Amino acid sequence: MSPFQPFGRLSTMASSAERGTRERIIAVAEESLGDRGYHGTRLHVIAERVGIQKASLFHYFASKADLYHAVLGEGVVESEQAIRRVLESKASPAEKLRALLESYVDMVATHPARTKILLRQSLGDVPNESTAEPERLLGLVAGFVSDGQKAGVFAPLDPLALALGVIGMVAFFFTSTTVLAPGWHDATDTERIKRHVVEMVERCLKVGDRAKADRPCAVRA
Amino acid sequence: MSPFQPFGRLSTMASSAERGTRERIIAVAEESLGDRGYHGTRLHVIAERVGIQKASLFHYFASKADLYHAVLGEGVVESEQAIRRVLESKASPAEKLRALLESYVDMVATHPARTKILLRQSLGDVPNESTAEPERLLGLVAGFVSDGQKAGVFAPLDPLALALGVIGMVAFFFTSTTVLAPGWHDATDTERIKRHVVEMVERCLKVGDRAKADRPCAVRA
DNA sequence: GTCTATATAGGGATAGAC
DNA sequence: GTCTATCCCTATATAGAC
Repeated sequence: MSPFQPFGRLSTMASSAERGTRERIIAVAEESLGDRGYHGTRLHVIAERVGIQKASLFHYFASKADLYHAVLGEGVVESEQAIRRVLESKASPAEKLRALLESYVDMVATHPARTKILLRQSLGDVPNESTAEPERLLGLVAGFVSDGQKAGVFAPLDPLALALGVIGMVAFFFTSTTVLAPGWHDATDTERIKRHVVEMVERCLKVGDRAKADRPCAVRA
Repeated sequence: MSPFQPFGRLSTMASSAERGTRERIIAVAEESLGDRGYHGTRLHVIAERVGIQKASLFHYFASKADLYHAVLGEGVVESEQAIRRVLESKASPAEKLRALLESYVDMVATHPARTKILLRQSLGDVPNESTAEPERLLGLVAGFVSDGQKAGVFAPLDPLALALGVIGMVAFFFTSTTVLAPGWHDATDTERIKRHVVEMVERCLKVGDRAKADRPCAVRA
């Protein structure tokens, strides 16, 4: 669940209380980092919400930046797992495409804070000058699209630009409606958004101008 | 150029130095607000870059938040002008669509900082709880798409979702490549991005499956 | 492992001379 | 209109008792 914790974790684990507290801190921090950004996040607020004193945070994390990176870790790992699960399945390219999109929308819907952090990260909102690593996941997806195009299943269109665009589109869409178009969607509208995104991308890649009919069950995340 | 300045501006204008300084402050602030966000922006840095003392900023702006809003103003006004210019032209819907997209991409390309601020705004990165006003401009564009759909020129697709998606896609695209895919585009690649975006949206609205051939010169921003 | 108390620094904002 | 100097608050981080 938390692959980014130090190796010594298992051996030095003290009480179950410690583990729980650490994870609650991360959860609360994720929320705040998404809503307020790194610079806008106040440690004393996190402590307050967790129900501990501010000083106690420093027992679990060496610094604010340390806590930030702990939060980042989880999201990346889980996303990569979801992507690989789809790509390594035995579905058709069109099915995989659909599954990737739905899985991504699901992720955004279930982890809005994580999505906001991604957006903020792309804006350079990171501790100091710790450059956000060039995304490996991006290449994974772009490669899949590229392969499909070579095979003639997808229409030509810059794969990297498409992938980036979709990420931005969905992320902005979710986060912005709260502010720019309040009431447009609520928690139950995820399926609607999913359909919208799938429809858009399929039109862009001209999927199913003949193949759309035979679409069985897609891989789920 | 700066429609948000107080009315008394013309009569109280003292020296040309004052005007120049105020505008330079705004320009520098826009840069910083884009790069570091509201909370990450440091007034002393702005002052330093402008070449004045921090205290002098307060001669022009009552507070940091005040400065922030001054920066916001310009962008909104200019964008609205650009949109109206296109929509009120005598072009075909397909041409207007293309012009809107190109004009938007141009805006993002020429004002990257402004775009970042928009993204940050959608994330709620604003002074305190000054809610970002529900975008009027959004309705303008969505209405245009909707009209085109009723007229049968554009394929059915939620107009508001499309508009939001495009905004997010382009914005994220520009700002993120710097971080996530460095070297993917440079300043001269704007045309390439423009073509990409236009192509995507046209496929989504199924423009030009027959009309794409007769496309004269589009309205420029 | 959690607390209280405090160190240290930095940032927004003001006072008042020039 | 710009400066120097400073106030005041808040935020991160540390010290050390329990």
